[in-house]
Amino acid sequence: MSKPRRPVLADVAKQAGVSISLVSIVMRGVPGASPANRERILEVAANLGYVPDVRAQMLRQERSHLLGVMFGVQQLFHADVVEGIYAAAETTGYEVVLSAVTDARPESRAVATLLADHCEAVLLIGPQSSKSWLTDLAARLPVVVVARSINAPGVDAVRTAEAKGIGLAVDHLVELGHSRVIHIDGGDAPGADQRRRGFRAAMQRHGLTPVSVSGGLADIDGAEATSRILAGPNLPTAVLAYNDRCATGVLDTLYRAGVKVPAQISVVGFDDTHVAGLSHIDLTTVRQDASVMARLAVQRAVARLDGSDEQRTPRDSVVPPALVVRGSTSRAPRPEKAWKRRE
Amino acid sequence: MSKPRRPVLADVAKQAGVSISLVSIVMRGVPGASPANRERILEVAANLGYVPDVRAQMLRQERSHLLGVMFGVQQLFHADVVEGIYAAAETTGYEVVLSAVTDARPESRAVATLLADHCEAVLLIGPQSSKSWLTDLAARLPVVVVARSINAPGVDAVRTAEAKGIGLAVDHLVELGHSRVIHIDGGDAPGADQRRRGFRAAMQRHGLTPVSVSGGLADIDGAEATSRILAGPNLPTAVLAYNDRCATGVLDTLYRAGVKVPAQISVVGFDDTHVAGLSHIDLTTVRQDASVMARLAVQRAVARLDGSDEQRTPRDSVVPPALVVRGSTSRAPRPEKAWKRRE
DNA sequence: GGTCACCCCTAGAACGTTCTAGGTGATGGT
DNA sequence: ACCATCACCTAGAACGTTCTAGGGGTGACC
Repeated sequence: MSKPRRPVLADVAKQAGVSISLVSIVMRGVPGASPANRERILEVAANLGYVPDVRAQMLRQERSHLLGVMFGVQQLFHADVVEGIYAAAETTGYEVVLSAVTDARPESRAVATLLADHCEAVLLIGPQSSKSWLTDLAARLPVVVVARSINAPGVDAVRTAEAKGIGLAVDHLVELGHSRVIHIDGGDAPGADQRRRGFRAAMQRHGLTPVSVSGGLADIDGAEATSRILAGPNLPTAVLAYNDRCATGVLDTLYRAGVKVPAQISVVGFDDTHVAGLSHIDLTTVRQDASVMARLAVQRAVARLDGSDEQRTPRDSVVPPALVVRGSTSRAPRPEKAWKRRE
Repeated sequence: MSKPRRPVLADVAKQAGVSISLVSIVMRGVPGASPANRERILEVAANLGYVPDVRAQMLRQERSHLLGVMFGVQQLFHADVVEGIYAAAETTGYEVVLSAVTDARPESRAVATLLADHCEAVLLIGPQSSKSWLTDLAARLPVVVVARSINAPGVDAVRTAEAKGIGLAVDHLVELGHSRVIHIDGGDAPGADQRRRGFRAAMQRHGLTPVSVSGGLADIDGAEATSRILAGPNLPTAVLAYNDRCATGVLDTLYRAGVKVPAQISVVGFDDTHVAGLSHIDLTTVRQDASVMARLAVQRAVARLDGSDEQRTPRDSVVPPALVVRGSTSRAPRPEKAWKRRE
């Protein structure tokens, strides 16, 4: 017995006693077939279990109606965005193709497969690639960068107002009476520079001295930075971490050093990922709205593809962040109660 | 100016002054071209930036060499497996296609797109679908289920020895002097039944009474179960949660109730996801080896596809788990020190 | 009765590849 | 001189779809 091939247009046409072209017309739902034939063909197709072959469709059509999405498979925030992208693409007539970045699979590789799949535009979530590389890519097809601010010709960006987010956090801390606030930055991670600058500006606005130390996006970075802070001369009453994951490293190190959070030191994260909401961690953090960002990113890509060429200037969509106050921040301790190094 | 089309075989052929067929031969690396021509064609192709069009290749060939992977985009453990699958597929000549399951995108939908993409086999990570649905799917193409035990005709499975894992955890606790151990189960989540049974067996092996309460796979499930436990008459000295995420809910509720972990109650998770390793959580847990499972799953799929038809019986690959001891477990408290409800 | 418009339908050429079925010469054995 | 064999090459038919160009009909209007 030979394996039962999937039915094709020709099979439907033969069984319905019409031409392939007519079946194609009916399947695409375009005008040009009589109601009687339309109904019969549809019935035969359903009977045979016909489903069009996307490969052949794409080969013939110039358009693929595919939106490529690059994301970090281990990044919780990316997962939120991906979920939003699927939802947003639903109504646009575009299909979503995923390509993951892992330790062993660099961004260039992930994007290469998206290009090979004939995606018409790519959405890159938190890309680390160089500006020039992104510029080159944007010369080939519409590129929307999500969760990273970028000023590259032809590249659209959808990002959180990082500086404003940090500002909210600083305002919150100042309101609670904190004045010695340290920012653990994200090195050259996406948005790190914006947050660093936002921190400086916000502190100066309050007449306070901004102190930053170098950190990173992993928990270990937060832990190491915290160790350095605790060993240093200037003990803060509050710490602003680059992101939630970094903040968990901070919390951990403080916890092990016997520092009470938030009684002695308040801690603030960034992203409002799932981990921040775990009540065991209970982190005050700056929320990035993944679903809104996803929707905007899809809109941008679709506008580029469907719209006229007038939209040639890259657009920068900024989504307002929100402060989510949880249990890791409280009033600044009075000086005598603040944490002191053991003699 | 018209947009510069990507080069095709015909372009290379024309520029090299040979036939399309010969270029195809050279590009595929099959014998049948003179060294001189081979070199020249390769050079022209590289010059033009020719890359073969996968759509056309697939249309022509009966094989697609595509492996479909369904995964939960929010599941950290799935991310580990996906990473492993990419790595394992690298050497097999198969390409990986991802399809995510989200709240708004059910498994049936995710698999449907994989089928539409002409995947030759699908790897399903922690599927919740019914056995009969999976059986039907397996009639169409090779199906490998990862991280769920399943006994369905034609469906391969790669899973952790759940019962053994739970056994390791129970042994560990008994060794530490615990005797009142409660298992918060996973309801009908993948593997939950195995773990429940494994728990019962292990406890009985030690001559102890197994007590289970119903839980689930989210943190909220762990939290609710813990509240019920704390309100009930039989206070345990140790809690075994269905998975790490559930365990974080347990930890949180205990923490809020003022119960010291591990001094008064020890807690054990399952999976060894990233969150367990966060030193702020520091959870003793049963490790599932994602990369080994991924490798086995890819091997099974490829064996089905490349191998002869003799391999018709479904195979069940069981991966040994390992106990990862961290800070959430310690010696059982002496009775007078155990946690007592306030009057 | 011509011709114009319209509706319904079909033949056949694309799309970019793979692959079968040859077609050259050149070499070598008889 | 003839046939094999070989190494190299090419024409052209697939694959399953879309889409252009056009082929009847039928009815309406001059």
